[in-house]
Amino acid sequence: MVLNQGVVLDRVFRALAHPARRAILQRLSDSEQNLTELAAPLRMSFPAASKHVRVLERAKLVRRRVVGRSHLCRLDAAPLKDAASWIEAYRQQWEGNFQRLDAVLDELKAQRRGRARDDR
Amino acid sequence: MVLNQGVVLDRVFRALAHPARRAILQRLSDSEQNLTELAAPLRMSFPAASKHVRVLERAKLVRRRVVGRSHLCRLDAAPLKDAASWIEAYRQQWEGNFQRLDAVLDELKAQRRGRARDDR
DNA sequence: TTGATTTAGAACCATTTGGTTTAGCTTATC
DNA sequence: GATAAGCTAAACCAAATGGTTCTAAATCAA
Repeated sequence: MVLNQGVVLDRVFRALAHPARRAILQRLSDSEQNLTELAAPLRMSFPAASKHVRVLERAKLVRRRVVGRSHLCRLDAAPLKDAASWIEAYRQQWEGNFQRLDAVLDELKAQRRGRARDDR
Repeated sequence: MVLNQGVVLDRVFRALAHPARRAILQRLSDSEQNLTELAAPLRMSFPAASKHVRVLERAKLVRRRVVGRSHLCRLDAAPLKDAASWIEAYRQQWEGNFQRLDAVLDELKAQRRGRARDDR
């Protein structure tokens, strides 16, 4: 059982709530990169970028392996699964499937009316 | 094209990053409720709960309609679609489809080697 | 009209966030 | 050994978050 599932979701959603961190994740989906490479395009100081990576690490979205003086980061997308399933519960609502379901039910009712008429 | 798409994602992910706000969304997926009803189970003061609803409104996840002294809130799941599609880009990675793809490619290579041997 | 209900808003507070600069520690290179 | 590269840590700051309490306004009900 997952008692602190909520905390995980807190961390993941929080991590995703900053454009710099989403950018980092996107770049890591291509390849492993070290901090300098990650920080380079981020219009902020190196320590600031380093902190963002740390936030992603705490959310378990990034793993780090130290090779010499280089800290290589790689994506771990697993926690995104939890976030996705949470959101997924609302898919029907934004896709308007309820209306579509209504249409299907109307169709079924129409068919039953048709059969009833034929059976007469 | 959506220039401030990022800001929308910021707001949505930020809104989802607090358990109280996720709880509010879940309760609203059942039925429209006013602030008192929403605040009741939230182990915090009414103003605090009210602020959380306001955050959800700014993220366009909740709409409010005032009826007398009652502020009725209803879910608008549409912005969740953007969040879901952003996350969706990583589904392959957490589902390990790359490994599976690797296996498929290995299989193909093996077949080609087989054919090359037969052609000899 | 009086009084209770529902909500907003302001003031306040502690903590977190997101950024900076500076300093220092390893590790590689010359 | 000197110097550069890659990174952490600390100190600092402004602004945002998440909570509180108190006050006040609007609406409903007796």
